[in-house]
Amino acid sequence: MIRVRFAPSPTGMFHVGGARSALFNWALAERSGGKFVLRIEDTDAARNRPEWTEGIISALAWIGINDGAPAFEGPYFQSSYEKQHREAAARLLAEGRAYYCTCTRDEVKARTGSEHQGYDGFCRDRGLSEGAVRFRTPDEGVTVISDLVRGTVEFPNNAMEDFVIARGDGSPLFVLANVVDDVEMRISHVVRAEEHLSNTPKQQLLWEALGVAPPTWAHVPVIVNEKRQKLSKRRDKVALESYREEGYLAEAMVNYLMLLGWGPGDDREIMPWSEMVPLFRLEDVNPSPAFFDEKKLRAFNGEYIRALPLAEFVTRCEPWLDPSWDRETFAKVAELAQTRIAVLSEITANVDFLFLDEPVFDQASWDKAMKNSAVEILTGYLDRLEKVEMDPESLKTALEEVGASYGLKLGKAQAPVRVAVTGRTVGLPLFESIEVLGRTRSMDRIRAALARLQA
RNA sequence: GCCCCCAUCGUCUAGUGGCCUAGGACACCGCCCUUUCAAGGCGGCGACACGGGUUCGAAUCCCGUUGGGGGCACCA
Repeated sequence: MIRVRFAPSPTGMFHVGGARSALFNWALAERSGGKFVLRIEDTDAARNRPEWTEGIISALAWIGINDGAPAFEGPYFQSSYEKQHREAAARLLAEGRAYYCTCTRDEVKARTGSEHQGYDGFCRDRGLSEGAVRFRTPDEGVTVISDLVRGTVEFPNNAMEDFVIARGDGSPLFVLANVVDDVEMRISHVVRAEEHLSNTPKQQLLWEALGVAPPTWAHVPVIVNEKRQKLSKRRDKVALESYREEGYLAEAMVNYLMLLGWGPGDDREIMPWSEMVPLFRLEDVNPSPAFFDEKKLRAFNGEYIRALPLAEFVTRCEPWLDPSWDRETFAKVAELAQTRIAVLSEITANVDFLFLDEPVFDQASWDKAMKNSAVEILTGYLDRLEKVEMDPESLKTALEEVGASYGLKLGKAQAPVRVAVTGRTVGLPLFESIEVLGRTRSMDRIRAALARLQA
């Protein structure tokens, strides 16, 4: 049975790179009928905060990874396995696979002459009984990593120092804790980002020293920014939550993320999760880094929004609508807005004019539309609005006629009316908007615009 | 400095020795549709980093170069 794990440390907002790794693991577990183990690596107390753990769990749930699914197992917390970590260190010590070391960093540096030389093995055979615990690495030969994404990767052992697995106070380090937990949780496949590849030989040595056959490794490419650097919390927009707040649909995010480093093999890109799962294979994951292109994410999101049944679209818009806005009115224009937004948050600017006392005027739009025969058009249309039938066709015909008397096509004539009524030069179809806004309010707005123009 | 990874259009990718005159998607440009903007339709621009091999044949295999990236803590 395939058992994979996702082991984030709760040291900040959950990020898209983590989400992509989680998704690959999740796909593997689901397609094989295996398990996805969530393990929170909370052993760095100084940097952990409980709300980050909550954030991880809710972000995972948002993209479909939640404890309601049969493949889900956990969450486990690394901090509760400290006893096993200590036992493992003791065992390696007892078997001579590890030894105590009391060297300080400065001492090592002084002896080797470089801070990049690594540990020199000074305490290897001193028979100390206290200090940090170092794992004894082989002096020659190579450690061979068999990786599903990268093939065979060889690391010369002489470049690997005797690394520390437990601190002077006995507390375990990441490299030890991580391996012991994976062994304990019977993890069969370790699927994680490429940044961990360099640590892998150390971990494999630890698995072997612990007497267990190492897992199958798979190092998926990192996600990079436009400068081709690994996405960083500090300089890049990486929080999954921020995308969610902007109105990206989880389905679109999942679809897009899966396509970063993997493709279903044919010419399809928009594909629901359920269809991707049976197709997903780690062997097909592209080993080179992928750029997180928000433009393409947006395009995907727009596609997903348009594919939503209208009622569902209305429901999804709810978080971006002011509580005071009339929902029946919104329902009347929702369909018109659906093809016009790429992220849900954009719904606000499309429909706010229907609910506000006066529209939010965009200065650039105003300047652009309110010139030439604007006054004449507004005056003429205001007059027609008094008795015209309030349906889009009649409203349109009326404006066409007004425009024609000034030699203007509808495309030109609608501009000042649109800005007067909606405040902007772009937006929902004008006549449908006027119909929904109503005769009185539309006329009031045109009068207001005229007053403002002539002031 | 040392170790490791990577290399097809601007971007994400298809391609696993002949089907490649290199396919799709995003972006960009043009046209159509049109009440603005979208959406939709049609079309265009645009890539195998470079140099050597191997082979009848290389985007695909090997080597090197160059260029990117990741990792080198008593952090996770």
